[in-house]
Amino acid sequence: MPPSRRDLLASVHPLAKELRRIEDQAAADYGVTMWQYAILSVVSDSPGLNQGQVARNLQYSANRIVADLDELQERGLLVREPGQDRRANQLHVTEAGAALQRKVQHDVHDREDDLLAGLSPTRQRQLRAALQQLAQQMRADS
Amino acid sequence: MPPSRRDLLASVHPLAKELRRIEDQAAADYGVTMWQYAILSVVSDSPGLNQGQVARNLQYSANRIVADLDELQERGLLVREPGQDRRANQLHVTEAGAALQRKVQHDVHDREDDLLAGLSPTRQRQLRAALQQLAQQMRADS
DNA sequence: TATTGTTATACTCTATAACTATA
DNA sequence: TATAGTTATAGAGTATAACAATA
Repeated sequence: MPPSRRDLLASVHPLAKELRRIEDQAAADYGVTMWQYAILSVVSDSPGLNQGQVARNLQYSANRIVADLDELQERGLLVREPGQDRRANQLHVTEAGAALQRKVQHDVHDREDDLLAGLSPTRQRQLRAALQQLAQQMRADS
Repeated sequence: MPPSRRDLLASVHPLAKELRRIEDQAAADYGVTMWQYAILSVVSDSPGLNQGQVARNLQYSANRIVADLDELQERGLLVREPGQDRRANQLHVTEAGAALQRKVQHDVHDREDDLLAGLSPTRQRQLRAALQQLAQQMRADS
């Protein structure tokens, strides 16, 4: 009898939950939510995206992003700018927004390093590479 | 400048979401919820556990498991049996419950194989091993 | 007619606390 | 006093659909 194979979700679920806890806490330490931090990260990487594009990139929803953007804009961390297509808002982070994003990300990466410390550097690279390939593949499928 | 490192959650979140969708659908095809299927899996592997132990094992919550167990028991898939400690219920799956669990799991594994098909067998093994090690480590930490 | 952003609504999930019965 | 199970409730998170403005 083969050793009973366990569902992948049985190991991915705890990891996702812990990573989410890490991001929740790191973001909260700087006064934003995890999703607001995620929005700042995507818009920092790709300035000029519109709201729908950011929502899809994050697998977030187009209606919930509205209130997050309202708050980020109100706090001067991000701006909505009109483009040629006057329906769509081009999003850009401010200097303050970029600085906050970098601080949160630094904390997140430190805590991720602690979490993965039990794996050899090689194993860590393999894990990150496999996860990124799968994520990219799923983005292409959808 | 190093290539901007992305948060682990950015690749784990889509994977967790897709795996959850797979389990939701596979379980629904057999008339149970994802959590009910997960409960059947744990109790099949470790008969005699009590409710709190199963909840902790799944990172589920001790109150929500009650209604799930009610329904599983009502449908003859699982039984609560009194033990020496008359507060605690010893859980056991019935033959029907074990059969249903195996069918759902078979479907889940087939769909997981499709999802991972883009990785070489070696990469798949590395990924599974790393994820299991991390999950085990997080269980030990908590 | 389709798309972007927005708003409203309902539904699910989750966390918390209290209660009982046993220990 | 502490623990297992149960129940109730409130809050957060989520999905869905409708609407106005623009293309």
